[in-house]
Order: sequence, then C-alpha cells, then structure tokens
Amino acid sequence: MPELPEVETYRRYFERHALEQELAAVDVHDPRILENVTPPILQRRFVGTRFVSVRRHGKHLFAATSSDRWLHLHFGMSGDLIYSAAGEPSRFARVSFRFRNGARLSFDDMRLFGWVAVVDSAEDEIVRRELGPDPLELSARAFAAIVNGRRGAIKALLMNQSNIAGLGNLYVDEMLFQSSIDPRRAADTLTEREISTMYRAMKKILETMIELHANDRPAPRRWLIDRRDVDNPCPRCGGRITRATLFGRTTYFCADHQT
DNA sequence: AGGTATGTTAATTG
DNA sequence: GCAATTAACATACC
Repeated sequence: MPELPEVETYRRYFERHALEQELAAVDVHDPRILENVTPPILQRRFVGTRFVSVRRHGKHLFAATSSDRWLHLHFGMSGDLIYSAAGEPSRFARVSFRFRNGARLSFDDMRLFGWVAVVDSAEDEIVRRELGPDPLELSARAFAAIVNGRRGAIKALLMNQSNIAGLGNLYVDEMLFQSSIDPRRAADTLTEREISTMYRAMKKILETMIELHANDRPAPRRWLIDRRDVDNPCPRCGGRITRATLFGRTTYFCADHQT
C-alpha cells in the first residue's frame, strides 16, 4: 500500500531489520521486476556487501551499501517488503536478498508495477527523474509557491510527482477532503487561506499516518480514507460521498462541503 | 464475467 | 511549454 507514509514505514522496517548484515545471495524470482539490471549484475553488485543506511524521497526508497552502489526500490501499486529469519519466500516475492545468517529481505509485488534498480547516487537519481521536493521537508512558503501561478486542477497538480514527490490518489483525496476543497478546482482560484489549510492538512495527514502505521492502528474515523465508497455518509458534514473518475483516477469526495 | 486496485509513462489532443 | 485524457503495463480479488 505505497504512498509516502507507507514507503516511510518500509524505510523504517528495512532499517530495523536489514542493515549491517553481509549479503550471501540475491535471488531473482521474477526478472521482470528489474528495471536497469540483469540478475547476474544485480548479484555481482550486492553479494558480499552490506546495506548501511536507507533513505526515502517521495515514494522512492534508496539503500546505500558498503560498496559505491545504491539499491533503488519503487513499490508501484502493490509493492511490499518482507523480512523473515528463515523459510521460503512468499508467493509474490520478486527478489530476495539473502543474508549470511539465513534471513532474507524480499521485495514483494503482486502486480509488478514496482521495480528494483541499482544506481550510483540517490541524489542524482532524484534529479534525473525530475522529482519535486518531499512534502515532509517542504515549507509552507515553498508549498504555496508550487500551487501559485498554476492553472490546472489542484488534484492533478498534487498527484504530479515533479511538483511534490510522495502524494498519491488516496492522500490527495484526503487532503482535499479535510481542506474542504473540490478536487477539480483550478489552482489559481485557491485563496491563500485555502493553500495554507491544504499545507497543514498535508503535513498532519502524512505524519499521522506514519505514526499510525508504526503502531499498527487504523486511520481516524473522521477521515475519508476508510470511507471511500459511494453513498457513504460524509464523516464531516452528513452529506454523501461522491465517486468520480478525475484525471484518470477514481476520486472520492463530499460534494456538500468540498467546494 | 466484469469492475476495481495506494503508480508511472507515453501518446495524443487542445 | 502546459494541461487534460486515455491507454498501457500485469495480476489478483470480489
């Protein structure tokens, strides 16, 4: 389930379980998951090294190794990380990093929209892919600068990873729901106050979800996220949740209070 | 059987 | 160049 809070959760999981152990083997269960390497090159790059740190930018995860290469993961729609001390990899494991102690870290991805790559520099890769700033390191002023002067719809703007990296369909809907803004509103019709409300909602939603994932807790009941279904009562105003396809994605919102 | 899915990108059109 | 739209990618679930 990968937007920014989920990828941050994977980052912490990777950091907690898979650092500073020598890699004994890399098993490629399905080579279609590899973005810019072949199985033998992936193995040559990583066997004998250790992961030393993990960083995240938007929905991208980068693990530095004790050599000069980085592992670069993107989770697509259904990517996941599973560390296990022993046993067989799960049904949808596409690559498994096996450690000297017999444990493995598997990259799972049922739908294969994610990928595994090897890069020389996380920083260069962020630039090369034209990723915008990570929202957790974005000031209110910088956020306003991204929104201001754009004519397109606010939802499309927020989903575009080159504007801000890390928001996806669910959390953009959540931000707009909590900010009472219609997803179709043109960015240049938003007031300063609305932009500032969106910024605060964005930070609160992302930080809260990271905390909730860490404690394995569900989203708050007054949020949209677990009520994404047509005709559900709006947990804010008593209206009805509407569903529409906007900018290619299924969008849920409350037409009563989001204007 | 058909609709749906947390993402990205290329192609097309305005 | 920007913005909107659609299709495509591959797979499973209900």
